Amino acid sequence: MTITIKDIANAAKVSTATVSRVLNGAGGYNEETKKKILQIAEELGYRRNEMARSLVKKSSNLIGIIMPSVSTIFYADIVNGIEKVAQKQGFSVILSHAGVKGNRLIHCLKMLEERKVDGLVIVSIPLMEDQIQAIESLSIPYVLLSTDTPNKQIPLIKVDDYEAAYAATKYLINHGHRKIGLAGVDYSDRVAGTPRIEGYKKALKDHGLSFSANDIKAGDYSFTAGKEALYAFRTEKSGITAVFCVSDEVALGIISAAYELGIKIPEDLSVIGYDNTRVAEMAVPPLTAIEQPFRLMGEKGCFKIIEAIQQKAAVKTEMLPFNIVERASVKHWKH
Amino acid sequence: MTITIKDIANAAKVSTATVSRVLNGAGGYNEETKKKILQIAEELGYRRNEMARSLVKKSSNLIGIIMPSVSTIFYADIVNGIEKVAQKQGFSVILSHAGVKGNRLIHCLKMLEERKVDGLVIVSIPLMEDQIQAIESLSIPYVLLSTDTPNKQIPLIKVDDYEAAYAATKYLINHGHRKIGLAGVDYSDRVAGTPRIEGYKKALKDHGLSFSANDIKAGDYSFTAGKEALYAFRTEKSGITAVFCVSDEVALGIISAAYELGIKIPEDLSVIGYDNTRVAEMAVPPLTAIEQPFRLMGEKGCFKIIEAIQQKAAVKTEMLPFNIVERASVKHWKH
DNA sequence: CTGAAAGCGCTTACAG
DNA sequence: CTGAAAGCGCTTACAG
Repeated sequence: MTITIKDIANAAKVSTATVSRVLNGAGGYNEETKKKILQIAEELGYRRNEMARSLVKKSSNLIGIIMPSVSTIFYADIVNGIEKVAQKQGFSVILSHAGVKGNRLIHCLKMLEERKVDGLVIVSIPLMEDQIQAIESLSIPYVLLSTDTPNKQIPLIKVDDYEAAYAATKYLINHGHRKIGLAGVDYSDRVAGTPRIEGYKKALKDHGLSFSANDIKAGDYSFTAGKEALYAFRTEKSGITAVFCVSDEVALGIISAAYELGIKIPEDLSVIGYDNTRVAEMAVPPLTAIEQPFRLMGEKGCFKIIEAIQQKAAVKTEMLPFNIVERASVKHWKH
Repeated sequence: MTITIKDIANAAKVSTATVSRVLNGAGGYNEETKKKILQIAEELGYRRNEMARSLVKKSSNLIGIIMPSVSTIFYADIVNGIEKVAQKQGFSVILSHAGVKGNRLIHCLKMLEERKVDGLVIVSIPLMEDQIQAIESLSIPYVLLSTDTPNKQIPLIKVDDYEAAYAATKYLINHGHRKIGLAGVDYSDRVAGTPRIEGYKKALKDHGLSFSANDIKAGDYSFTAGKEALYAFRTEKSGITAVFCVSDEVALGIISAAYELGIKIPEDLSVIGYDNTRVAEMAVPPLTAIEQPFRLMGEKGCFKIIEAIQQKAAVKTEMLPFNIVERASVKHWKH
């Protein structure tokens, strides 16, 4: 038998309106009745029904997350960040997985619309115009995290991949490297693919180094892609002395293959990773890597959404700073 | 302007009751009206309000997850598994983090009760009797994943830590090791601590090997704990030839420290990990480890909860099988 | 300061 | 096969 404000009203011999008022601290009742009602609520173990409340208030205090179904470690940090600030602000989070490439996005959207979420955060799914339309049609605040879209009006929070790739490459150049590879990148990925390639190329160019297409090894950001990349570099005798890896996992793959091939890191080959996930410090040698602030990304995203909900304002795009965490996988190259 | 069944009813010149019936496929209406209503709903872009529906049906099709606030990688797999089957069964998932040691559990519980979740899955938080009482008081199906409680009536799904530790230790013994360490374990952790210690001891004993308290290095399952453990073994000249690590991260810590100390793995020291997370295959050398089926755990947990909700039956405890994934960190010891 | 009443968007006996 | 009506558990003008 679940107990409602009606039960409290009966016990306190007041109307449900009054009960509602004191339970919500709406003001406009004397201390006596307040005390009585609060005490009875306590005694009866009353718990409010958020569904009923949301129904009349037309606001659910729910924020929806849509993310890919892959268990890459950094999603955990993003989600942690989101839920943490949601909780602090009195919101709850409803989570949905949109398949590996986000192909179930529309399905998730429908569910979240039916659940009447007040806001939406979409993690790491590259969006096309028709999907943007579907999202817009909900008419609620939303933000993209760690991804983007060709439509430049859309609010997003991420690190500038071009800049970060530029910085990583420059870091290697500053360490004396003149022949630098790029490993694990997906050419068709316009969010984490092409911008990083461009940043890499630009850094090379700005420092008077020539670029060779052979120095880029494509892949899917995975450990295996990293291993394959090094084997490829090896058989081609490419002569690279350093490699910019498009993820930490790719970097670990390079390190693993290097071990198999008897290539010493960083003595024979320097490696820089991307993301700075937990595996970076666990590598042997510990991995120098571009750090992305995933947790912060989640926190900011959620914070902005809640702000937008409460102020009925639009969310604004924000580029987050990255950072180079220096460990031991890059060495100064001596000519 | 959000559109409701009333709008559809008006447009179709029928009652909301009829609209509701066809939208729910309840039967008892002719094809004509059905077609008309469905078409109008489509045209108007109708989307049902789950809050209103839940309110009258007294069932939300919502399942709540409570988990610790730490971003250990395997939580992602568990949550993935849960949400996947929830989605398939028409349920949605609301996620809450209960702090590092689950100290905000009661807070989460209250929120989930207000949200009227139909079922509850609690991940990796060791529960005491008073917390169990709080959970029981919701009177909804629940299950614990990858954790347990002193109260043996409580439904849970996990791997048998004692058995797994026994198997890991035995595996090392079968590979010729006679002096085996245990690293990274928390003595005060009755779920992943003491049972693994006991399993380890028992395996030693069953194979006629003596046990020395010095061969156990306490820790918090972390990478750092692993490093410290190996340094301790080293300075004590303990003479171990293999070490059973209480997590993959501890194992990586051992490997990392070994590298610093010039100890070769597996030539000088064999290492076995626990969990078989993604880092296991990325280690150099690739890590042999006890595998826990995290994703399966999430799937089974969610499935059982939904079953319990629908059949109003209690969830039954299930122990999941573990597995030893052999890679290259353990070698046959020659005397 | 307090209550009666309407309403949020649905579902479901009960009649016909 | 279909509709009128009540009700799920709340909140909130509107009166007094």
